[in-house]
Amino acid sequence: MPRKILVSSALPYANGDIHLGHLVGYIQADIWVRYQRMRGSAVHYVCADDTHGTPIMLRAEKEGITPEALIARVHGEHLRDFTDFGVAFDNYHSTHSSETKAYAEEIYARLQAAGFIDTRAIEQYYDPVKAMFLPDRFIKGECPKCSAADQYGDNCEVCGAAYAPTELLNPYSAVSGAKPVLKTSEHYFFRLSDPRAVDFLREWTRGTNAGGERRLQPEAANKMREWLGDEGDNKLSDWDISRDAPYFGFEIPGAPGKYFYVWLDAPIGYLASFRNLAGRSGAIDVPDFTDASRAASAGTEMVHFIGKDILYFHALFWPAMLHFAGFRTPSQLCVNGFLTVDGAKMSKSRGTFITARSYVDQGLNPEWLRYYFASKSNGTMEDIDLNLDDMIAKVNSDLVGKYINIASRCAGFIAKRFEGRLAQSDLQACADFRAALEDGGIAQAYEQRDYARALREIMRLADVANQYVNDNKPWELAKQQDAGERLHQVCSTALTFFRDLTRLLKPVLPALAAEVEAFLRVPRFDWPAAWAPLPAEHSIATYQHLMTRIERKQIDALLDANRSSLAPTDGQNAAKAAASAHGQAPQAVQSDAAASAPTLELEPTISIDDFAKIDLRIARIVAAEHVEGAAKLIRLSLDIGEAQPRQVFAGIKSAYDPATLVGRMTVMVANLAPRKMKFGMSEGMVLAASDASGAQPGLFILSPDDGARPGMRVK
RNA sequence: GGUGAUGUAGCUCAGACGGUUAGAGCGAUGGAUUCAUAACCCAUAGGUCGGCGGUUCGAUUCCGCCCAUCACCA
Repeated sequence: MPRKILVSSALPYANGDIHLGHLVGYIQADIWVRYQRMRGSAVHYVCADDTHGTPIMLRAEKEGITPEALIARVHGEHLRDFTDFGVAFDNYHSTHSSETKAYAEEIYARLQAAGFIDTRAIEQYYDPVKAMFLPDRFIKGECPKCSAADQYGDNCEVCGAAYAPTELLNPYSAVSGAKPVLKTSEHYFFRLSDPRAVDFLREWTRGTNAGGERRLQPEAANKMREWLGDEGDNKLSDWDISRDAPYFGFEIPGAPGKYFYVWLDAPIGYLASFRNLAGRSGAIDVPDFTDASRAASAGTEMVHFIGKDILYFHALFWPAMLHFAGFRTPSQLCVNGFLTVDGAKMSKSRGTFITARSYVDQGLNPEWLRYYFASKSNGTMEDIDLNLDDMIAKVNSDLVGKYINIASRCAGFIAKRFEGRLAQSDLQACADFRAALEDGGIAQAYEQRDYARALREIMRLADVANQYVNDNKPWELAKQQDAGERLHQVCSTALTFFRDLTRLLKPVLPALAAEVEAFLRVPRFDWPAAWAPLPAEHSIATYQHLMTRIERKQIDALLDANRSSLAPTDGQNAAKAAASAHGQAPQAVQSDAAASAPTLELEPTISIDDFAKIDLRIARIVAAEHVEGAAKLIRLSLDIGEAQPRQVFAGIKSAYDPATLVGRMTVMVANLAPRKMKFGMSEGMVLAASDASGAQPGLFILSPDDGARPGMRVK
């Protein structure tokens, strides 16, 4: 009886690009799904965008669009990225969907009926200007321990201290810059501290599923023991599942102005995506996968692939929610670690914060990355390091040098000497090869998600195949008059080996496997119960090379493309701009200029007091439009934290399209005397750089680094 | 600070429920070869298995402490 498995990958937040760190987990899940399908399992692989919450709401506002428009755009971007990396969901849905809403309401109602919902008043920081409660990450201030400035409301990035937002010194809203006030509001809680929940979770997290496998990897289970405490402890506190309006999400039934917290409906998105898929395909019985008793009798499985950063939500809240609402709980959580690049955290300044899109746009082969990630994945929660030189070496020598080489060195003889037709394979050699294959435990390694072990074994087999070719020397056989038959057999045998290797690699390299299927003119590869060599007289297509090598310069170009910069206008300046943006190396930049430019004619020296007269503020461009009748002007509305945005006319029409300005941050002179212009009052000016001599074209407005907020003083 | 994890050849990683010479791939060096996008094949060199103690006939493998790195502390 084939296994019936609902597989999910973690929902990416609809507030940013997919990067290589995300892809680790998706590629691991996709490999497992493909492997299961080759084994005959019926797998439904779903995902969705996680679309709710304050960050989405504010991001949309910043871009001047609705949250719905934002998430629609990002949904398209995300799906395209995953597709380009061969991550093939059966459905890529959205948590902003009727299915999510229905499940959220149903689960909530059942939890309420079971006595797991509480309400109580809590006091939180509130932004009086934006009229909204502030999540911890949107409150900044000085660290109560070390007094570092501009720290977030949950912990200090300088000294590492953790604290409550109310402990911050001189707090301010990162949204408006206003000083937050404490305000009380009624919140809804999921009673995780209920003894029923604690007992259930203690059992669930350390137990095994119906198939006898652990639900959590040992490292993850350790972590849970840490969180749950020892027998008799009750370290869990109730989970706050409501947020006050304004909030982008679903309103809680019977609680006007209260919304489900984004983390309540995010995992529900797995079920929602699945139900949406079932609605379109028709052949899926949803309750067989979702209802506790139905799932048990149907023998279905539900497997979640997640990153370790969200273990907490998936190993505590999620199974408890499901269990006490009568839903089935996950069969397994497959938790992956973080990605580092060359041994360090991904960094925008080093260019190692690599987006999926840039990787594809730079022309790199996604299957290189799939192979490399797989070769480092061992099914544990450990972090994975993307060592770029190692990736180049591994892909080039394993895939191109060893594996592809087998086809490449034999196909030519088959085409030139035998009109593309195969001979009977050497059955003794095949038997030896298959014995080596079966000893390897490759299937088991895939099953356990120890892809590193699977690939080590497969490469060992590739060595065996190359040795076979080497020992039988087809190039010498080709020169002997009477060895044609043997030549034919040796090359055919090697191609059978190549077929077998490809079949084993297919979960990792699906696109390449498809090309090999076409080259060998064979049906789609499966994980065969019965093995047979490529048949005699079988005709194959002309070989064309299946994979190129990676060159270091391609990787360097990728890093350059991802290096963050102060909006360089062309590729040539990108590296230099990046160096000065983060290294703060004005000397280098100056001496650079001095070498090629005449001395600058500076204005007369001023005192610091003179400078202090100029009140520069961070401004957000909330609107920008062309001015009818004006040759150079754009009308800007600038938010600097005041009640009304300022109207400023800026002479930047030649350099900017108004549409691209909306939402971005810049710097304005806020105390410049207002001036009546032909088109209206201009209440300040924005700053822009240009070449005074006019020799260099272009006009460049300023951008603050991330984190600057409207109204901040520049000095 | 507490908790958990990691630390094995130049690089990336296996492994050892304690037991004779600790492994693989890549890289390096030498040889062989020329079918293959200089790929493949053979061989050689390279490690006080993070440090210090303890248990033991014997520890890199178990225990304790220390150091370094990472994560978590909702």
